[in-house]
Amino acid sequence: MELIKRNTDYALRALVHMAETANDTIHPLGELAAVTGAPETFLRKVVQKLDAAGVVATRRGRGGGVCFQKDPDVITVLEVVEAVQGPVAINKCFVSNRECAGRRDCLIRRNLGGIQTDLTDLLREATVGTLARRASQA
Amino acid sequence: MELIKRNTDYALRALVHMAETANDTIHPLGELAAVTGAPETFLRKVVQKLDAAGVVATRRGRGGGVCFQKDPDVITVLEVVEAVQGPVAINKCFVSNRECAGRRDCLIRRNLGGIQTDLTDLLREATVGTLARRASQA
DNA sequence: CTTTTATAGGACTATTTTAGTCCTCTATTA
DNA sequence: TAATAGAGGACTAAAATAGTCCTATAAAAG
Ligand code: FES
Ligand code: FES
Repeated sequence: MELIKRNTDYALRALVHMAETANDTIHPLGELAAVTGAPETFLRKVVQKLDAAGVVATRRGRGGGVCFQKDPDVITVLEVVEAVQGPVAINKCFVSNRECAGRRDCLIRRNLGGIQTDLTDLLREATVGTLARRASQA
Repeated sequence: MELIKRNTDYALRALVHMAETANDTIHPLGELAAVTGAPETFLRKVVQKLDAAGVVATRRGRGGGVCFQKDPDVITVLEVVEAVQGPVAINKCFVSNRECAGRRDCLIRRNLGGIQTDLTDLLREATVGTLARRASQA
């Protein structure tokens, strides 16, 4: 089981790269694809999700590209993961609880739910800004 | 992203059920399948993995079935997850680090590795025994 | 010693998720 | 109005997950 899928990996790489320049710099997808190693068409989908989530803004046309819509210091890793991969859940039931039908006594819901909270808290502690600063040190 | 897949879910349900009786009770697969809601043939595969991991022991033939090989209080949720699903990792690289080739500066490895440790620690804190005791309370 | 009961284990299939491609459309600006 | 850059949907490929099936083997009862 991998917590971070390829699309989130690409997203984090792109965001950290962006955080290493001035926040209002516009980065065309081609540049982000090159630096992240992601196929450009695939990265575009990822960026669209970050856009929909309000993490980045995009501009079309000549001189267009991607820039931050928020300060990288307030963009949490959780936010990025959820934007590109969808919800982080302990099991299917914590995504849509219709799955629980007929199992109201389920031990997962009753006993492991707390782990979900602890996990999301962990992912909320790291921000793109802190990652970028640590990444730029030797 | 779901932390706990169906096979682990079945495993935990079966183990908690087993923990509610004396530790040396032998439970045939049919019984475990009925109580967990898992298809018997599928649950057999899960049990085989728990057996290989030393969590349960199995006996063939008449009167055979599954019983604990360790005290439920020392069986951690992490152990169960790893036995049936395989390793818990932050991304592919933390499963086999051959994936990192050419990306020695990767921000995931450098900055998010700690989250992996924190997550496995969380899963190590809960044991089958504690789950069973909590599950049997109203 | 053979029938019955129960797991072992491998090959196979189906379904879902993840990853990636492609094509047409629209916005921007030189 | 041509060139550039993202939007967005339909499509395909690959991998992981979930489940089935069939033959073999072990244990105990008769
Ligand atoms: S059946 Fe829904 S949490 Fe277990
Ligand atoms: S390339 Fe291996 S941890 Fe990122």
